[in-house]
This record gives sequence, structure tokens and C-alpha cells, in this order.
Amino acid sequence: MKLPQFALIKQYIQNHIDSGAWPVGTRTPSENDLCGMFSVSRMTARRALQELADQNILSRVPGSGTFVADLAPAKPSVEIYNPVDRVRQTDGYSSRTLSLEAISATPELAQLFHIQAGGEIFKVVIVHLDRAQPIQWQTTYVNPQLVPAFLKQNYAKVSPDAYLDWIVPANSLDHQLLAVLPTPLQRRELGLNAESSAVCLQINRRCWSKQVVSTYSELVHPANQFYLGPDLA
Amino acid sequence: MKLPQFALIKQYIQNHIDSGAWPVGTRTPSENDLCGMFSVSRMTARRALQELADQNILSRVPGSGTFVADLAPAKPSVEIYNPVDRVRQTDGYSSRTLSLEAISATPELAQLFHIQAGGEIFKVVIVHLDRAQPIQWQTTYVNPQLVPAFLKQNYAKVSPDAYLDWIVPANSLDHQLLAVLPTPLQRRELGLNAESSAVCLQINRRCWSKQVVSTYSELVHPANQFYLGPDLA
DNA sequence: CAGTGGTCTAGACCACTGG
DNA sequence: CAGTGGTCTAGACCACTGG
Repeated sequence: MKLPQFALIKQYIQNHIDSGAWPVGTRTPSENDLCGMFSVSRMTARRALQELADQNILSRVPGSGTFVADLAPAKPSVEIYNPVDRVRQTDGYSSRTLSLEAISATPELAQLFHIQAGGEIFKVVIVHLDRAQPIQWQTTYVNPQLVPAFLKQNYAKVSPDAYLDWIVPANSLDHQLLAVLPTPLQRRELGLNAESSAVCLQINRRCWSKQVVSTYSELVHPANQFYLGPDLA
Repeated sequence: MKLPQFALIKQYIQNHIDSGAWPVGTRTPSENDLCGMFSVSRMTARRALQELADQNILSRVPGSGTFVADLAPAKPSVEIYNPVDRVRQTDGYSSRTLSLEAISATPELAQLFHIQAGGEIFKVVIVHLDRAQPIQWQTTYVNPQLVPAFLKQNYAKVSPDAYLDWIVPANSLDHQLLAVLPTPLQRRELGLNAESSAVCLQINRRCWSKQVVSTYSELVHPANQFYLGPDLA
């Protein structure tokens, strides 16, 4: 595995940064310096510096030089995985649709979907189960302008989620997380009795298609079965 | 604002993709095609294609061609902001350190910090307040190998968090989120009476310095004051 | 002013694809 | 086989920096 020359130069620079020899703010050899050091044309030396700059490892200042950049502060973010997605393809998975209907938009939902307050929107409530054990309560509101035929589908073979993902694939997602106490109905449907796991973790999720909100969902999970992020054990 | 030629070519390609003229999988003009179309050298045409490929908008196959790539599925992730960071610099901020001590490592913590079970580790418990209102309960365990002098600092002027950030800046973070019921002590310190907001959102956070866990924190927030991600209102 | 990075040219050789 | 993208060269002109 012979590395191309620009990769060798990148390695050379990266090594000096990692070892601490070039602390933050240090000026690196210039493009011309590297040309000499590695007997390479300027375009090749440049590529090494530029790619490291693209990764925010170096910072380039025209007329001045190339410098070791501040290490980006670690981004405090977690991937949110939907626990339903993990079991959806397994044998143990099942779901129960509690309701599927048109409702009158609350002012909040009307604003979210950019429709008139009181206008008709679609709502579906589903409980997802893994081996007969409820794992998620899902309430989803659907933008009728983007998915006008939502209520008319036959969901025997294709789930509402799959249909929505087909009609309005999300190109961006918003999440909000909160801890909640489940409603009595949610308690019953999620199989939560009084003494155990009275507390739930709720994700509010907006799906965007182009610049418009296509669906808004509230996903409620028994807290004892759910966490986000990597397994810390 | 005169755009350089490679940027014009990028625009040309991007426009064809955005307009739908080149759906996913379409083969774009080759580097040589673009040379002719824009009267430009191959290195310039190449740069346009390469930068779009770096953004995962195009996908390049040596020997075959350049193709419009699948749009990346939206990443389900949220940024986690620490609500304490928002108020820390304000006048209303205050904090109370409930304890600061060395403890004997539980097996879990020993494993996390790669030390012997029963070995000494450091622990600090802090309640953060905004205008006298408790907003977060923080329990932090500190790796004694990385921060041996943790207990010997004078925290009158510099907070433990600031000290840790100085000694072991995190280059990566892990988060786990869960909904919990606060302990009686937490309830009292967070000012939660029986009827209101009995449920809390807890973030477990591992901070890594190099390849080692420097601190492990459990951050407990009254759920009615806390959410993650953008304001969905 | 010499030096820097940003853009660009007109060539070259290579391994690989796919008809 | 012609065509593709990957790497590379040895030049060039430019705007800008900073002593």
C-alpha cells in the first residue's frame, strides 16, 4: 500500500501536530517550503495543506501562512436512534394502530404546517411492540398538503411510517427531548403499572421535506427500556 | 463578487441536480467534457467535481464516471446544550457544592477509568442555580490518574468544571439520555415538591481526553425546565 | 518588498472500466 | 480499446500580508 505523495506530506504534518511538536497556532512550512522538503510540485504540497485545512486541522491565511488550528471543541451531540427501527425487521415486531383520522388543527399545529387554524390535518396513533412488549407510543400529525391521500391508504401491507417515508422522505429532522409522566391511556397501552417505570422519555420530532414540515411526531418511551447514544456500560 | 471558474462549474452541476434534471444516478459530464464546455483546464474541471464529491453530492468511480449520489438520509441527531452553560456568565448564576471528596471506585467506575476496583477516585456534587432557582444537579466522577490534584484546588475563584476543562479538555464526548425519578435528596435540592414536575431528564456524560475517560457526569434536570434541540414553538 | 495562499494552465503517466 | 478518474509537474498571474 504505497501512499501518494500528498498523503505522505499530510502524515508528516499530522505527526508533528499529534506529537505536540507543533502546538496550536504554530505556523507550518509554507507550500513552497514543502515543495523543497519533499521534492514535489506546489500543487501537490498545496493539496496536503488544503485537505488538512478542509478538516479544520489547519487554518490558512492568504498572504500570511498556514497555522495549526484550535482543535474543534467536541460537539455535544447524540445520534437519536429510533428503538422501533431496530426491531421493525425482526420477527418479534408488531404494532397496533389505535386511531387514524382527520382532526381539526390546533393553532400550534396550524402554524407548524402553515395552514389555517381549524383546518383539517391527519393524525395517527400507533403502539409499537417488541415480542408483545410495548416499546413506543407514537402520535404523528401529517401535513395534508404534502400527503393528501394519507387516510386513503391501505396499511395492511405498508405501515404509515413506511408510506410517509416514501411520499415525503425527510431531508432534515428536528428533535426535542423531554421527560414526561405518561397519560393514563399511555400507561395502559405501554403496559406500565403503578409501581414500575412511571416515567417516560418523549421525543418530539419534526420531519422536513424541502422547506416544509411534513410530519410532527411525539414518541413516548418507557424510560427503563430506553436510552439514547452509545451503551456506556 | 466574481466567482472563480471552478465555482461556476459547481453551480452549473448543482443547478442541474436541484432542478431535478439530473436525478440520482445520472452520470455527469466527465472532467474532459467540462474542459470543453467551460474552456477550462482539466485540473479546474476536476476541482468542481471533486469538491461536490467531497460533499457527498456526487460519487466518482475511477474508470467509469461521476454520478449524482443518493441524498444522504437526514441524520437523526440533536445537539445537547448544557443549560448551565447558558446562564453561567450571567448575574443570576450561582452554584452550591454539596460534596467534594475521594471515594472508593465501584466496579463500574473502576472499569470506566481503567483502575483497580476499590481504588480511589474523586467525586464532586454541585447544584447549579439560575436566579436562585435550581436548574441542574451535577454529579461528576474524576479520573485520578489524569487529574491527581483535583481535590487540592481552591475552587473559590475557579469552578471545578472550569478547572477540569483546563486540565483535561475534552476531545470527545459521549452522552446517554434517560428519564428518571429524582432521589429524595435531589428532589429537595432541586426544589421539587411532590405534586410538580416529579420527573427529571438525566444526561450521563463521558468526557474523553485522548483515548481515556477523564470524567463521568450525571446531570439531572427538572423536566419542566429542560429540553434538548431547537425550540419547536 | 519578498513571501503567502488562491486560482489556473497544458501537459503527463497510471490503473481501471466496460463495451 | 477509448474513456474515466487519480496523481503529479512546472510553470503562471493575482491579491494580499507584514516587516
